[in-house]
Amino acid sequence: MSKTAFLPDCCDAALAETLRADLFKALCDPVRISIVATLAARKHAATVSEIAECCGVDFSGVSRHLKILKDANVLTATREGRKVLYWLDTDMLAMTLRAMADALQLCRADAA
Amino acid sequence: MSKTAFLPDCCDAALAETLRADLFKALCDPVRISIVATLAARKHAATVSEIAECCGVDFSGVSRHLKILKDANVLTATREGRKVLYWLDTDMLAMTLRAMADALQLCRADAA
DNA sequence: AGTTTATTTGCATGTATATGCAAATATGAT
DNA sequence: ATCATATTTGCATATACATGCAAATAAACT
Repeated sequence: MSKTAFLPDCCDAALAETLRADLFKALCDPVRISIVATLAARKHAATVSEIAECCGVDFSGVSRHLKILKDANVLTATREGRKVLYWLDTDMLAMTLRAMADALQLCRADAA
Repeated sequence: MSKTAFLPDCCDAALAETLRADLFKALCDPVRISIVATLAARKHAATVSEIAECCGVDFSGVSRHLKILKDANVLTATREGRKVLYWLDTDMLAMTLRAMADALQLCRADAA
């Protein structure tokens, strides 16, 4: 069903969609990886200041990194008083990574 | 065992190592994602020129992208006559992505 | 040796990104 | 209203990156 001549590029086109460059872009910075790792190791959400302690960067920079991760749907945020709480959507991210792995191998299985 | 006070940062430190920013960096460019998708959809290796057809970039640029992917261990290459063949180590990449997913969720399970 | 084909590399350029500091905004407390 | 705390944003700067073109290298063929 998948090896038809009518859909020669369907697999790599779909794969290119699954392998979202924008997600990788959000995760390609060492400080942002630190942030993700820090949040993954916490059960509860953390404030910008708390997160900033974990990476040797000014909190203004951390705030910007958090926005990038939030825009990539890696993190979620809510304001609580004057603090803003960020947390990692661990299952979502894990699922996305596994979906990429699956898509890669599925695509190879279909390869002509 | 994992919730000891003696190893407060062990989980996120290990996680930060598993979530290799350099791999994400290699995959954060849309042209490189096209290349990976193109190679994933092929059973056999491809030359630089063949790969260059799939992305609207000069082949010199493609050559550079291929080097970046090779340096990140996403691709492997061998010279064959005057051509250079590149291929995707699909299982390796899929395994790496799944290891990241596992590490994320394991880390949360350990979270204090 | 010279010619053709395939890939890589040097160079110049434009664009994007990370960073720190200071100023601005937002909320809460006195 | 004023002040203190928490976060975001504007600005300037330095660095990294992608790109195209042309030149250089590598290998096969005549």
